[in-house]
Amino acid sequence: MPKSTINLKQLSQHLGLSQTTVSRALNGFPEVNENTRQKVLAAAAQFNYRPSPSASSLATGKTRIIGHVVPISEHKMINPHFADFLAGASEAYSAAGYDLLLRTATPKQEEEIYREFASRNRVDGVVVHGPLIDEPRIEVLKSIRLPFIVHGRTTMNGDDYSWLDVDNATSFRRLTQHLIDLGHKRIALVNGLETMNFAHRRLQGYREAMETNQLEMIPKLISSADMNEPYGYNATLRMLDCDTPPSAILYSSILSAMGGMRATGERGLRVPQDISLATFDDELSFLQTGDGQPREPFFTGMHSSIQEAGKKLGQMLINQISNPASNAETCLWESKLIVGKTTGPRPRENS
Amino acid sequence: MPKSTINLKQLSQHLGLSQTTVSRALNGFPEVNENTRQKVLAAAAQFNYRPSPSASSLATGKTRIIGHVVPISEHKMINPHFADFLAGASEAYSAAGYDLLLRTATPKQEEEIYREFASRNRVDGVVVHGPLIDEPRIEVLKSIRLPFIVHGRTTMNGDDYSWLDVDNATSFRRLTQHLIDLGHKRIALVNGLETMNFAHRRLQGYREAMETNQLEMIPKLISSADMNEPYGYNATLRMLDCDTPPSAILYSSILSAMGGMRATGERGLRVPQDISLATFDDELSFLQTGDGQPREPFFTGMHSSIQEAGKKLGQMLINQISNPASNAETCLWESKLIVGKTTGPRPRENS
DNA sequence: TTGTAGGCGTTATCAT
DNA sequence: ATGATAACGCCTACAA
Repeated sequence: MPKSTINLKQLSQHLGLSQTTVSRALNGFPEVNENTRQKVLAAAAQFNYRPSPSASSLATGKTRIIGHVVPISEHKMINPHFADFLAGASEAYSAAGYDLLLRTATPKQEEEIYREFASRNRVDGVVVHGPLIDEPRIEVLKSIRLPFIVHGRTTMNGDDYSWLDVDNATSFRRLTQHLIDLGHKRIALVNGLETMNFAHRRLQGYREAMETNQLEMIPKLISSADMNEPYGYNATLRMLDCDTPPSAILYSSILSAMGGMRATGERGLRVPQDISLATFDDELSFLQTGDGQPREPFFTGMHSSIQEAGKKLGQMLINQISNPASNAETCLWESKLIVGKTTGPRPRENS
Repeated sequence: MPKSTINLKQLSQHLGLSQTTVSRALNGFPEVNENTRQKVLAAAAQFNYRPSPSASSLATGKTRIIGHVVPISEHKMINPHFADFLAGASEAYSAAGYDLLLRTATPKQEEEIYREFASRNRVDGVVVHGPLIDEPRIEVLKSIRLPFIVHGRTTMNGDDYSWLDVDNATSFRRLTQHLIDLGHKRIALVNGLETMNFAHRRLQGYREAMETNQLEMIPKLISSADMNEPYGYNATLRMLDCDTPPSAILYSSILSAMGGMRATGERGLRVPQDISLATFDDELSFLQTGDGQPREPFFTGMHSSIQEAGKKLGQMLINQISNPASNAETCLWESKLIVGKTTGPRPRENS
């Protein structure tokens, strides 16, 4: 039964070596005798020695912690997409010996938190969530020299920072085109907040497809708000009840698509016979079967795993931190169209 | 423009005081001259001084970090209930100057992570998620002396630890009774994994209500698995298609209830005219309107905010950490029945 | 290849 | 009420 905590000093005394040598052996320095290293490693394992993170941080100036400030609205709304993103990021961190520090904050508090992170040396870097079209956080982070990476990207802040984004414009161009190919003309868009860069680009892709096919964009059939289930429900009801109801609706999130499904059900519409629904699908894990079988998705949509995105972003940020001289790295992911059970040809009676 | 990082030494030199005095002033020691304290506070604010967490941890042995090891299945499934729970906990931590460290792990890895936390002094305490009926983690945590609190509770591990739980048995007794009062007889239960304590107790509550009313429990109408949307969908379809279909179904989670809704829709059943659905509702934020308005919930169900639970548990754990001599504190929350649009009287034609 | 010694930024123990 | 000084546990020049 090894005693709870042994430190470097005790371990080195036990071995009859200096702390320096033990430390070097443990940290894989090349100069230590292979023989010595083996002894050290064995003793460390035997006594269950683990270096103290506080002491290492103090000595090296590195925390091996990545900060995530996840936005939470005033009404305590937290987007469940983050759960999957964080799970993916966490996987990357664990593999590299990093930890994840989580803060929730309103947008107003976020800048102050970054400043605190920097001045207290609380974390080695941060992941920026939910970038706007024009994103003030980027300048703040640059000015305080806190390494960061953006999940998504911006439109107005140049390209001098690291990001990973899905190709939102192409995704929505293709998804819209898919519906147009099925004969739909009045296609609605239930989008995220248009100040958010991803929503902006999705609208753009939708517009391109509509214009290319010379279809009219009807303002009543385009809505924009924070994505959640009730919003999808309400926006859908409003559109169904207006004087130009759509024969197909695009959603920016599967959460609002689920709300849309509920709304169409309530109006007695069958999907896809009476109306088609399609969505961007982040492959949230609670909607997967969980048995590892790739199932035929229920919703037709563009797919991209947000969990994989989290993992990749985590790796990119850690690379950047371990290699500070490197240039900004960017990554654009295409998404994949998967046809599910919620889209079909435009019904005859619909305009 | 204050320089990025100033430390205690620099600050004290600037003030012409010793580090000791400055530290004491900052940490609210009573003996320092009120005059001096004001000067120190002013200078600290001016130079944006913040103590280094690594240094404080090293000196005090306290990290002011709470660890959360959230379970993730082999198929990378992460339960979105955690997002809301963590948001609540995070709020409590921020208020008390604590931070949240997140790890994802399979159940097998969890014990090792706790040991690592303890031996590296990585965190001051942990929150245990998803307790089983008989929970080995509790003994591990006790033996390594890592302060902890359980979200939920166990059945087999005595009462010598802190926990907060909702009264699951009572919740499901009441919810079942509500359906019985509406005339339902064949009532199904789509439960969580029965090795989990909460699911065990919910089954118990359901059984009590059924037995009290001398209603038969039909094995085909009781199912148990990890709660997610596809599971709710599949379990519901199976029940609807069997030779003794239910007139009402109870769900242990709103996620599976949503799957149930999808399944009934697919079978052409109207809710609540043809079938009633009811659920335990953790008030997940992505299903709330987000405008702060209390809305009439869609599903009938027993309500208890998991975000509030996170907040309360966070506070309880911090109390326990700051006051190590205190006894284990436990807390049992009742949930509230809210009648939504998904339950109604048993249809005539149904047995 | 190994060791010595100083420092990382706090807090805490004793003095004064 | 304030100050020296020694930890806390690790890393890393510099020396040998």
